[in-house]
Amino acid sequence: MNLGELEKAALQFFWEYGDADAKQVYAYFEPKRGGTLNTIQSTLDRLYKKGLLKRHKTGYAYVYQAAKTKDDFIGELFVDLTKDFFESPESALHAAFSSISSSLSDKEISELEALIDRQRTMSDVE
Amino acid sequence: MNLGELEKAALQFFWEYGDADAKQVYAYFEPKRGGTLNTIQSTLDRLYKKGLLKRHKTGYAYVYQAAKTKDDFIGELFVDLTKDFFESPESALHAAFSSISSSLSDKEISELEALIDRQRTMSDVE
DNA sequence: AACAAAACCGATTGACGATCGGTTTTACAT
DNA sequence: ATGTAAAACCGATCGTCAATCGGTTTTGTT
Repeated sequence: MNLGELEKAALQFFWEYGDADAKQVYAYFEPKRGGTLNTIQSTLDRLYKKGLLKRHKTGYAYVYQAAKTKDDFIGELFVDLTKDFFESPESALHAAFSSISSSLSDKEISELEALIDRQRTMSDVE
Repeated sequence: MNLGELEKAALQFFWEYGDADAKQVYAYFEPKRGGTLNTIQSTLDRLYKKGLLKRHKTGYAYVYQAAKTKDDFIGELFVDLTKDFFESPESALHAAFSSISSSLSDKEISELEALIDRQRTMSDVE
């Protein structure tokens, strides 16, 4: 899954501001980058066809919304782009973690630990 | 940083088998996918210009090698592709982790924990 | 210097995101 | 039901970039 610049910006928009139709998205982007409403429309349509946005007709227009949470999206993106290099997403995560961890603060490490504890608890229960 | 199919396969080759010149890489790929030596050469050159391979002349040919470890590469890739969505690589890592962690086994969770402990120890020392 | 081997160059192709003009469809009001 | 305005939809173009490979130039070796 490869995303263009505008596609990424649009996704980010939906995670920040929630639902919107093309016109609203255009109103947001026009001051920043110009372009036409048509461009926004086809970009949203592309994201819809990629499964990254959901939509439903409301009056004249489609109202779009993010199809998945930002976290899930990042998770899937990570899996997608590491699958060519690692056997499993877990080993890829392990690799990314050990590469990045050297820059983590104590606080961030503690947060990760808490996250892991929570995960461990869940797998105990199930 | 966007990589093509052959570029990714070539990188993986170097991580698996170490140094090689274009001819050796070609010998490896030709049975799998055909193509010409020229294609391999320009692909390696592209990876070199992207900073993903190092090279030095040995006799007639360049001998290439991976410029960074697989883990570092994945780490950088991760940072690169999350920077459009997250303030910091750490929060992106957090997000990816919580999205993926639900599928982790106890063993894998333990490994991550060990990794974190090691990291904590290092930041205590430094 | 001659030769062979590889690097280098340039052109072409195929994907794909971005762009936008023009046409068709459609929701809504009358 | 019909006209109208709004948005969807279509199709063409452009730019970028990976992949491809023939042909030329450079270069290491003998």
